[in-house]
Amino acid sequence: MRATQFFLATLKEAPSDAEIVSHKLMLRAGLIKRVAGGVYTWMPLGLRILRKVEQIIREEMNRAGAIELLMPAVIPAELWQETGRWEQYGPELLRFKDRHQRNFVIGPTHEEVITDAARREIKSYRQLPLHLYQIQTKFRDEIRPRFGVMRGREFLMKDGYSFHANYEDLQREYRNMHDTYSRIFTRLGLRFRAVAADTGSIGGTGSHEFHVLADSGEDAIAFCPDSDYAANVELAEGLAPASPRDGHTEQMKKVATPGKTRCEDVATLLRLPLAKTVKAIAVMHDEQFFLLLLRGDHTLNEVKTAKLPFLNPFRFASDEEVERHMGCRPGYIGPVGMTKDIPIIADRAVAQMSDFVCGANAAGFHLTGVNWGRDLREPDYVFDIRNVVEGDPSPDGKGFLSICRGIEVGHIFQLRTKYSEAMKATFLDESGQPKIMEMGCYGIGVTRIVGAAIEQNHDERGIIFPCAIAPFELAIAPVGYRKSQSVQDAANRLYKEFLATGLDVLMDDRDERPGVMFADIELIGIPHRVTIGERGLKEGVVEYQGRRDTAAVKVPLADIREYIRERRSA
RNA sequence: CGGGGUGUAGCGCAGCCCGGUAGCGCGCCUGGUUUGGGACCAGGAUGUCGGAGGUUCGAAUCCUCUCACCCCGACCA
Repeated sequence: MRATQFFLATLKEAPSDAEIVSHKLMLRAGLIKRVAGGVYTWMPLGLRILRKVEQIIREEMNRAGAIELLMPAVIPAELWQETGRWEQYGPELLRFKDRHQRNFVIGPTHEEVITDAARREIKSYRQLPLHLYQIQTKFRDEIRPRFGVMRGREFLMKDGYSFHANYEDLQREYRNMHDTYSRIFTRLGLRFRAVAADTGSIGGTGSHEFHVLADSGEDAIAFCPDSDYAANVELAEGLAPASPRDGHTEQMKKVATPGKTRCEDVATLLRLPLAKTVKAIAVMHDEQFFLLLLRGDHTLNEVKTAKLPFLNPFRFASDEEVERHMGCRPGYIGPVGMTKDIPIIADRAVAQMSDFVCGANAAGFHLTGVNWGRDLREPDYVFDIRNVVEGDPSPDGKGFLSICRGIEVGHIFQLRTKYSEAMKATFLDESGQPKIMEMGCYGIGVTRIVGAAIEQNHDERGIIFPCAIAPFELAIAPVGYRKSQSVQDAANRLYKEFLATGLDVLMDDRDERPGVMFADIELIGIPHRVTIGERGLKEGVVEYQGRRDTAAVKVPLADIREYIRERRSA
């Protein structure tokens, strides 16, 4: 592609509404343009990237035996009513009426449509298994779209759905997809990790998320460097401390802690480690009041907490409710002196503590030297309700956990029969008996991958695209293209030769000054650059610089094609 | 949804407190000089000052209402 025949729209300054690097760089590089909150136009340069990502996904899905189809973005409400999601889904589901006042939705996901297709087409176990997928635009009316393409409302997604005669076969396909996803992200050139995940609202049993590792990621991942354990922190189990509870050495004392409502402040005031404090969190389930206890340096895991049967669902108590049940303002509440009608749920770590500090249920006071059994009754329940932290023992018993951050770009689920049952997707088995199909579903956020790739690969000069998804693999920068016939000739000849070898090459024939060309080529993240200048040509050399290199190297003109070939395969 | 903030040229911003009919940098157009890391000189074009209403002789500026966008908040006892 010649730059003069293409459409480059780079910006020196990023629009002020962009917050994270990938968003700023995508705007500056002219990859996307905002049209509405969370809705973007993919400009020609950006579209090239998106298409490359799509193509890799498509090739690997096909290789894994899945078959591509395309479902509509607009879905009649009846299908969603059939599974009950019309009522359940909430305002994230964009609904509208057509001219006949019939209800429709813009699909945020396609379980209903695919299950409807499957039940119409599949009659016999002989037609199973079947895995259908599409790459299609979805719409989710996010509360707060942000981070550009990373949390947009409209986005491109690969979603696949598999149908099976039995659970064993679903598990086989699930493993197949686990492998396929690993191949896809490897081919995309991204550092990623597959982690065990919470199944969330979609339901089902097994589930893994695929995360692109990046410090700016929204999700925290717990993993064990000494084993293959990896899980979303929402799921990672916090084990009980191995050592038994220490014996108490202190007497309980009431100390004044005026204005110190946070555990950090209390620990600082009393010159105690944060891990000696206990924070009490008041929650409600219907009209029942509960007290949750966490060590001061730990944080509540709401996903785990919501799974406790007597707390599902729960909400945080209001200040007014705290005062009514505890007789004390929030900030100084604690478990000592609680009557039996307020159940105390302690995290495993709290149950092991001795001589700890907690609120005194009197404004401006905390208690020190508190001990279970002596100063208050043993906790009514002990559960794992906290987020694991760096250094916690790995749940697989093989070392200690590290925490890193990731961007979720893929998610695979064993749906089982949630949708097939609701929609009566049955088939006849070998004995002629009707059975409900087992289902799996597998998603990849195509647009989000572009953002995540940039989030993971950039520097102060711009984007550093992995070769596999770079809009162009190589750029030719001729210095003085219009002035020097020898430069122009050499550049044109090289351009044609590279094209002939199947390279995606951008020929910068804009007649810009070198600084402008270099800055643009670096900003948009082209991995390889060849600079041709009159000076070099006289010596028979051109210059090569890789996007991550700090300086250019001279390469004889005659060797440049071979040189690039080696660099690409390196 | 709650709290905060911002809307002025394609992009980044100033002007607003203290009303007098809009400016800077980048980009864009023309001409010239330049040509190995975002050139220089000269000339030029571009705004219903987010929208509606009000106050006033006069509103980007003051008041009311609206819309859009951004940030923070769902670990707080």
